Amino acid sequence: MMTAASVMDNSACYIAGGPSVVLNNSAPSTLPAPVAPSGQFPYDPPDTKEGIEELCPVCGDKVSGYHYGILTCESCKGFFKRTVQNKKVYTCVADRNCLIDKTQRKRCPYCRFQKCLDVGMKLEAVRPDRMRGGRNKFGPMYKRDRARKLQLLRQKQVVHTQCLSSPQEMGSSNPFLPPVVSVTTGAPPMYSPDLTQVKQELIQIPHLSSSTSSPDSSSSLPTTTQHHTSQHSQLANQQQHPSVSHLRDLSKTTWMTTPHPTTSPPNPIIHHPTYSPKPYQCDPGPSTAGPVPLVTGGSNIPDLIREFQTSFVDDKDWQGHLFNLLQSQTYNQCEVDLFELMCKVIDQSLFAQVDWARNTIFFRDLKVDDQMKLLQNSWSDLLLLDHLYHRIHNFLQEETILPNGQKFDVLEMALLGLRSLADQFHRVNARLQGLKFDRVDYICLKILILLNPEVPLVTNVKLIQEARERTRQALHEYCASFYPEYPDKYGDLLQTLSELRHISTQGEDFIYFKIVGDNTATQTLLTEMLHAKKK
DNA sequence: GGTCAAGGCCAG
DNA sequence: CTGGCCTTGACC
Repeated sequence: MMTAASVMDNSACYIAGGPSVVLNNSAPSTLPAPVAPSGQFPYDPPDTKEGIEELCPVCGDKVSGYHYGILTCESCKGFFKRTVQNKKVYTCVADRNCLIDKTQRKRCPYCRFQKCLDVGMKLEAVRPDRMRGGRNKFGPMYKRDRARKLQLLRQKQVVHTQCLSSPQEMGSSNPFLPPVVSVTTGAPPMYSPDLTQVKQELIQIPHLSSSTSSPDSSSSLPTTTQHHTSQHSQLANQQQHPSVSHLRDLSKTTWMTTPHPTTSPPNPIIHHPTYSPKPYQCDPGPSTAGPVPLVTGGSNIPDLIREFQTSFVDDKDWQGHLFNLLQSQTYNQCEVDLFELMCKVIDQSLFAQVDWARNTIFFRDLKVDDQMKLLQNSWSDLLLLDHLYHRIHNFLQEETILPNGQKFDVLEMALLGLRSLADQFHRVNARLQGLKFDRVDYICLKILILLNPEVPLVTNVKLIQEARERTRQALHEYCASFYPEYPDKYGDLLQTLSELRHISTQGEDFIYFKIVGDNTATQTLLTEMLHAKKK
């Protein structure tokens, strides 16, 4: 039985579908520990002629080719096949975090199979009819993956050659390389997908409901494999996933009192050839949006704003969470469905939003029903504002290159998939920059977006109205005392809220019809938020 | 006809 | 049950 604690109390990432992966720094890595020469990052593909002579991501043995979606060794291929074909259900006698390497892979089939799923082996690649030979739908994917690996290898060789010939130019741009489209300052490095432990724990929960399914092609899964999906991925998904309606059923005590860390612990750094993290610079950085007052020391900062600050996630953790998730979802995967990935990331950000909101003054005093209604009403605006803020202050980029080489459109995610809203987004972005939009403004606007007394059917309108009024006053005072040169700043900030709403509404409609209109869509927090708005 | 990722076989 | 080797067959 899922509990509020299991849902809200972990910084682990719920992955809506397919083999879920969870970042947890405390988990002992079961990946083969790559021994990197000094000066190299771990997980660089070995310099081999094909770049394919890698180690099996499950056990570290020699890879024999692509099997069930990824490059694995012959034994893990066979193990995975037998497990799925014979619908085996294993149990772990230990803590479901057994080390899986070449010498110990036979010891715990439970953890081995779990790791197979974690690293991306695909249940649907096992044929229900056991037909031999031929090709499956993954053929083109394998081909693209090979091409990508080869390209990366060549890029590396070019860089290596240039570094050897002119070390002083190491930092300069390389005309042979594509532009690095990745997060720059403010983003943490991509992290190692040390993923197995938390998922394994979640997977072990024995009860299985049939209300949801894995979005990872589960609807088209052959019957022989569906059993396994149920036993593993689906179960993991459901148990980790708190829908809003689930929250309704949670005991108030658990929902309101369990401490919930909002950020993941740092994970070991992983290097990706196209990913070039720069040292994180704290907010405000060389921002175009003006100074950010020291909220902790300044005497002119309204007390209420100080209080708001306590529930806010550190800026770098916000991006850390985002890029951790993108990393963990694509590491070792040949190719992922980018729309599906976007939905997963949005879904995760909704969890973070719930987490933030329920620790926020005023909001935390509301009944759960009111809390849900407010969040259902505001989530997309909040998401959009997050992206605007991190774009202006923390160099959040529009796109990033995933570990598997695919390009992920970060801005499109903020627009809920509707790229055509980018111009409107940029206009609001420019407007906020012109207003010297700072962290305090951001915090206050988030509260104002969240605490909307006009949301239908909320019961404690009085509290929401009062809280909103106090927040407006605090922001007004703040603007007046810190930005006297912008006499209209306060009013202009409030005006951007309606622009945000205009954008987010279109995005919501788009994503609603794209995923909810599809009856096979998995029930996630995102779909539930979308449904709630349409009711 | 070659490739290679499926499934099958079988000694250990 | 494991895992190395074999067979198969769609795709190029």
